[in-house]
Amino acid sequence: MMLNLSRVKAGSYFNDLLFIKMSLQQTISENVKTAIHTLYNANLESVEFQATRKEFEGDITVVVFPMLRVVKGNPVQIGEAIGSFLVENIKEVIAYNVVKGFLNLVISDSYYLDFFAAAKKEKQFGFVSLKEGEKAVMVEYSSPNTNKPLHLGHIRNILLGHSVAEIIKASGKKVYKTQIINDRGIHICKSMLAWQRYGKGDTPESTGLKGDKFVGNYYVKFDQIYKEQIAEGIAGGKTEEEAKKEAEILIAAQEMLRKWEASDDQVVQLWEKMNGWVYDGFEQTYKTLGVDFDSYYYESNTYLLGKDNIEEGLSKGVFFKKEDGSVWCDLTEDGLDEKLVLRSDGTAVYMTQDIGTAIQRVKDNPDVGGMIYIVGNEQDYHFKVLFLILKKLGYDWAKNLHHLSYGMVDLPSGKMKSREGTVVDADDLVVEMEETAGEISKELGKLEGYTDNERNEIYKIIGSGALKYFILKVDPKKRILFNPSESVDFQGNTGPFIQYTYARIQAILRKADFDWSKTIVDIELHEKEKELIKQLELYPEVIQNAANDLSPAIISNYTYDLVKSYNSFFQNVSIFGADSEIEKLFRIQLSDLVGSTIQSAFRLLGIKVPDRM
RNA sequence: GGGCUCGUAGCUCAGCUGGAUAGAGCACCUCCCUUCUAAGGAGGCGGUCAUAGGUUCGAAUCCUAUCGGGCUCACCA
Repeated sequence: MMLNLSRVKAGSYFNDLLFIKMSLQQTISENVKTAIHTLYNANLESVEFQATRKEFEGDITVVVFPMLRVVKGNPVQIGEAIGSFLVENIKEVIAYNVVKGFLNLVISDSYYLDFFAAAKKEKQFGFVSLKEGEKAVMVEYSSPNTNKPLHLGHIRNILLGHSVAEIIKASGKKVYKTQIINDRGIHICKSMLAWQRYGKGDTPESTGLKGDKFVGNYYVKFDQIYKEQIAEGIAGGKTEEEAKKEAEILIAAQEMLRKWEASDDQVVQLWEKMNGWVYDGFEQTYKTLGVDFDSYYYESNTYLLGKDNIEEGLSKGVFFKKEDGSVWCDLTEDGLDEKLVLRSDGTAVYMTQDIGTAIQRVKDNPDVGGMIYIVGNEQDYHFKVLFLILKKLGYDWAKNLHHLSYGMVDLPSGKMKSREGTVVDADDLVVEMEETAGEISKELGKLEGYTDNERNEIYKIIGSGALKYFILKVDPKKRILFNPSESVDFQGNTGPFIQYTYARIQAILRKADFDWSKTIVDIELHEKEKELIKQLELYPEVIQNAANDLSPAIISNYTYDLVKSYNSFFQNVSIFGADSEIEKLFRIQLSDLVGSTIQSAFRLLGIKVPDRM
């Protein structure tokens, strides 16, 4: 991995750890410049670093090639000259070697021990505490329709949103988690109508069904009847188009929508009742997934909000009105089309309410300086336009809007479609994962002496860990192919693999009675120990990178690398069989910090870790 | 057709702000539990980084074109 200094903006985050690391790199950098100046009488603007590859001796590598622009000569000779200069002038640099144009520097053990001692003292190693005066970020995620249950695609959205929110918090910003609930429109009326006609007064309680599942069934029921009526219509001599338009049940649903918009008491009551069932169901799923929200916005409340903003935009000249009364935004100068923002009959479209909702959210939370929308990539264009319009309307926070556009979760058979029943249900999948975790655990038989409750709790942690990691380890913008017959692995680059390492570390810590606060100095580091500290050293910048890129996958891959290093250490180095008490203590402390870093990283992913498994 | 996006080992993915011989896991093949948890470790097999050009001392990474997959271009949300 590149140790790229240019990403680290001065003042963006500061603590002792980075100070130690930065100061070493800075020292090396300055000394390289001095060396070039005194030896070759040339001025170097910047020094390029990278981590030394494992097959070579050394820890930090200075790349000589870019210097050839300023200094003419053989890169190996230049590298040698700089290398010996650095060894002479910097106490942390104890040796060097040059391979082609790469100057590999060996850094002293005491540098790494210093770093370890500093990291150990941190309250939350790698995190940056909330910065004064910094604007808050609002993260919108989940945002479901209230007519169908949540499926695997929603799981990706929910996990991404929750994780991105946690990562941004860890990077030092205040975060508000919110969602917009699509609770109005013809699709809602469809399930209402089907329940009214065919529900026979059943309720989630009377049937024992989860509320969102219960309501979802009536959405499916509507579609069935609708299709039957279309078939009848065609049989009766209508064209397909006529049959679709004139189906009785669709007309009834449209009538219901009109009544809802006219605030008809009965319809509104029915709507409230059924939406309540759905919300209860969603809350259960959120709870099993371990996510939450600070606020909820309902389209039924916000769909009128944008209209005032349209007026305002008209007066500012951002929008224009056509003869039929419809209002548009001309984006042709930005390489896009004209975009409708208000219908000719004066009603709101999707864009209208998103404009209104965004503005309302900043009114509700004046410290918000930017927003992140977690929404599938099918809406790329919509958000491009939305952000552009908000900028044109002159809101200063509009420059800090991001669309975390993630890929679809597809099945081998293709897209998941609710109405065709080809969806992987969120709740079912979680249960299935927990059962698999239980089966594997029972086979291995490691949970003797635990009560059933305790075991089930661990199965839940492992099962949901496997699922969450499976989803989050993939770059958000890539689509995920989920094969239900192969399901999710529990070995290799998986959540349980990482949880297992954590549990192993806890076993060691349980066994050891040790002094956490003692600072270890003057020991010779084992190769595997040094490797682990170097890995730990990366954690703070990994968090910042993940926050900048809105990518939990960066955290996932980092954690996997850390755990691989630890397992290699664990298998090759004896902890309790160390040659001296001080080395033993160091190895236990090191294990402890690795364990807490795993826990910390997994918390950013929304995954729990078990003490035993 | 225009726009956006993806294409890396048999499969699932890292690496992409240009740097050394392109890395993991799964699968397949060898070894390692009388020692701290074998959901583990050590090693082997496996690659024209979609293709063709270009920029560069240096390209999986940047640029252009082509091919292939996905999404999108509604007075739907």
